[in-house]
Amino acid sequence: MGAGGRRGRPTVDLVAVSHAAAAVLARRQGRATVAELAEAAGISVRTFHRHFPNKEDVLRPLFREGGHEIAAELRKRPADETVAEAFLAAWEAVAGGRFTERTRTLMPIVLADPRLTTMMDQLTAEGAEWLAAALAPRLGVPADDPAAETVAATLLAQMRLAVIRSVATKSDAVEQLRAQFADLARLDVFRA
Amino acid sequence: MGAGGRRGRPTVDLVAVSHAAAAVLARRQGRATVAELAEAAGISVRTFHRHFPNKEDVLRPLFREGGHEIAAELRKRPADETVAEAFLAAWEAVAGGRFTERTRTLMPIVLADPRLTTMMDQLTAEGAEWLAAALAPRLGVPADDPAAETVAATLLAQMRLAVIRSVATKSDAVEQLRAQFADLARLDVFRA
DNA sequence: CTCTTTTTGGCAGTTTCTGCCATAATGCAC
DNA sequence: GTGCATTATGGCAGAAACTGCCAAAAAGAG
Repeated sequence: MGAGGRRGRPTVDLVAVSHAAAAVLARRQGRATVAELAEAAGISVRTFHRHFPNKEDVLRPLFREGGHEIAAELRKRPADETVAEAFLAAWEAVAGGRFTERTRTLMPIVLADPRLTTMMDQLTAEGAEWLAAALAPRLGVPADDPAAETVAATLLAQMRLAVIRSVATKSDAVEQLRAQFADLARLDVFRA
Repeated sequence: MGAGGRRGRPTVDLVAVSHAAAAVLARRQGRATVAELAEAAGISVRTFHRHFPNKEDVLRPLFREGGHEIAAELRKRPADETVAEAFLAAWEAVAGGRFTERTRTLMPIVLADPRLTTMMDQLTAEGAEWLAAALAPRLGVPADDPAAETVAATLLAQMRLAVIRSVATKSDAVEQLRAQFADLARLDVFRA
C-alpha cells in the first residue's frame, strides 16, 4: 500500500477527502467550517490546511476528475468532427456519468459563493492547457501552438457561461452550450 | 458635498480608498495586511471590512474604472466596424490612458495571487453584462438577446488570456489579442 | 440649536491559515 | 524481526481575516 515504493508515512487520500467535504458542503448549503470538513474526512485541521491552502481548494480534486473525463472523451471522438461538435459530444458523454450527480447538486452552492466560484475558475484556467493539447490535432496545428490554447480558452469560457445559465434557468447545460455555439456561428464574430 | 441631498454622515470615497490600497499593494508586492491598507486610506479596519467583504475586493473600484472606459470607447466606434475590430480599437484607446500605468504595474501582482486573480475574473464576469449591451447594436440583435452576452463572454475570455500572455512575455496586450483574434478567424472554430 | 438619519470606528469574538516540532507510520538494510 | 532513515500527521501557539454589536461622529432638516 501507500504510494508505490516511497519511503515514509503514506499521504492522506486527497480525492477521498474532497468527496467527504463535498458531501458536507452539499448537506450544509456551503456553510461549514474547516473544522467540520476535516472531521468529516477523518483528518486534523492542520493536515487539511497543509494540503488545501485555501478552504475552497478542497473541492479541487473533485472537479479535476470531471475535467479529465472530458479530455478522455474528447480524444475518443472521430477526427472528422469539428471542434465544437466534438466538445459538445464529449461533455454530453461525461454529463451522463455518475460523478456528475454530485457536481450538479454542488453547482448552485459553488456559484453562490464567490470564493468557490473562484476555485472553479482557476481549475478551468488550468484545464485550458490539457484541453489545448487534446484539441491541437483536430485543429491541424502543432500541440504547442498558442492558437490551440486560444481556442481552448474560448471553449471553456462558453462552458462556464452555459453552466451558469443552466443553473439559473434549471435547464440542460449541454443544450445551452449547443445554442451558444450556434449563436457564435451565426454571428461569425471572428470573420477575417 | 456628500452624496447629493442624502441625510446622514457621508460615505467614505471608495475609489480613493481603492487607489490608495493599489499604491500600497504595488509597493509591497501584494504583501500587505488589511490594517496597512486601511491605514494608507485613512479609514479604520472595521470600515474597510464593511465596504470590502473580502480583502481583495478593495481593487474592484480601480478595475471597474477601466471597464467603463472601454465600454465608452466601444460606443464611439463606427458602426460598420466588426465586433473584433471595434473591441481592439476600444481597448487600444484605453490602454494608452494614464490609469493604465497603475494597472500595468499591478497586473503581475494580481496574477501572482489566486485571490486577486479571482477578484479580477469576477469583475470581467460582471462586465459581460454591460459589454453585451454595448455590443448588441453592432451584432444586429436586440439588447437583451442572450447571444450578445455569449459573444461578450468570448471576448472577455480572450482579453483575459491576452493579459496573462502579455505579462508572461512582457509584450503588448493589445497586439497579443489581435493575434488571437486572427487565429480564431483562421481556425474558424464555430463554423456550422 | 435640536432632531433625525446614516456612517464611522472601537471592542470582543470567531474563523481561516502558518510556523514549529514531537510523534506516528511506512520502506529498507541487515 | 529489529533498528534506521524517511516522510506525513497532528497538536499548539499565534497572526491575520472577518463579523456582530453599539456608542460616537457627521451630515441635512426643521
